Amino acid sequence: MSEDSQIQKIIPLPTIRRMPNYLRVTGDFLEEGKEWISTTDFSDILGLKPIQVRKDLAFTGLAGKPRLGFEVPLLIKAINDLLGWNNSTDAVLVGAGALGSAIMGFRGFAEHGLNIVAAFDANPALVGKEIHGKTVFALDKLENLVHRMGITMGIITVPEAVGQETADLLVEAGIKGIWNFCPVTLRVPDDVIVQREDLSSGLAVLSVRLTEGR
Amino acid sequence: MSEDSQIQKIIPLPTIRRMPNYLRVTGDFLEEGKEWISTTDFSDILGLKPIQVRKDLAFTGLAGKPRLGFEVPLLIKAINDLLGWNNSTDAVLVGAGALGSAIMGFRGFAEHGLNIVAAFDANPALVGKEIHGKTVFALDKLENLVHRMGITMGIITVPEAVGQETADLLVEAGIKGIWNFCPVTLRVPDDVIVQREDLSSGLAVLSVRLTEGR
DNA sequence: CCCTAATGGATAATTAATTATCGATAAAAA
DNA sequence: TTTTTATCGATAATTAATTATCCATTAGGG
Repeated sequence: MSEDSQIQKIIPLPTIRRMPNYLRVTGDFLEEGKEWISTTDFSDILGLKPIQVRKDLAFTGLAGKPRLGFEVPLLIKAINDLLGWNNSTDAVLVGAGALGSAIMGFRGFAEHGLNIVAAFDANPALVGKEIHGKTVFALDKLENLVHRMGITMGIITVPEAVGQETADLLVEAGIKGIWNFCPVTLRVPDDVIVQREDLSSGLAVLSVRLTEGR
Repeated sequence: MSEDSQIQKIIPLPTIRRMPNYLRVTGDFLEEGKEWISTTDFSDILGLKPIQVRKDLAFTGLAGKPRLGFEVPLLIKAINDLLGWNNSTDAVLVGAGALGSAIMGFRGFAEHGLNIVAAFDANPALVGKEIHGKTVFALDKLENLVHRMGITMGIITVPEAVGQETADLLVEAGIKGIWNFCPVTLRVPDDVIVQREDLSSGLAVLSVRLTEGR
């Protein structure tokens, strides 16, 4: 087996980041009853260069048709497959404050195969409450629930000061992927993946662009 | 004047994105009473390669001292200058829902020179209320307030369906920089800068990394 | 005062990502 | 049926970002 089947190329991170946009636009086309969507459509709507769109979509493995583009339903399935969004992932959220609540209330995640099954918080005043249909539990219930339900993903929305200990708790419980909204660099074992979401970096980019104008 | 003063090199976007991290770590050092901070300190704490840190910090224009690093107070000032975070920027926020509230409540922004002076929402039930000390106004009050206070930055945290019209409203009012948390690609005039924050793209990266394991 | 070792800074090499070029294809028009 | 043209897909060129190498500097130890 040297050069037979398709070589599983590694997908560039920027390409992965753009995929949800392609998915959203294609979904809009589906709702509008359109059957085909082309590179040109994407580049017009998303403000990207056509070449970049074509390169990105090549990673789906789909073949487009000249003058028509791609079949809308097939493309949606292909992108969801590529992102692993066809099979739903269960997750727990730690930190049921303002940001945690906002994330729990974001309807979009359900379409992205993310199912937040429960929230946890150190604040006794929050324990037992329901936020967007999810119950808030005490932290000492976390390990049991994660184990019992075989949950692999954890979302951290706690204050900076307790970010690392929260990560330790999740790792201890068996979590393999952490979506971290806490502005710290977490130390975790090699087999645990951390995706950090950083609002400050976005603000930094905006600030610089506003002052130096690019 | 051909090669006299320092050439104002353009700062790479990834470097700008990392700057808030350097700022945070340096701030911690200041609180701990340390006078110096080195590339090695940063790379240990942030999990970056020393070479990258050195290259990034070079853009501050500061000269480091071998075996000691950089002077903590000077570095903080230099990074804040570079990001334009020493002089505070006033901003308005449109969309006082869950996400908008979370952003208004994030204490960190004040340290980053961002001052959200007021919130606006189309929902009459929210108008007049106070969220984290900020009053929520009706949308028709926006233009007047923005003009009167000379506000240049707008934050969009409205649902997807009304993202574009919200942007139009802000542009009409004279806003020059938009921090957009709404999952749409906004169409704005060339002189208006849009920085889009996209939670889905982060989730996409995490999903792919979890399934293909890099 | 001299030696050692850690670190900064400049330059070069490598890798990753974007952008360009061009021939092939197939729908739509003539 | 033939021609036209928009779009795809492969390959190549360019640009951006990261990583490596090497020398200069200087605090700290002997």
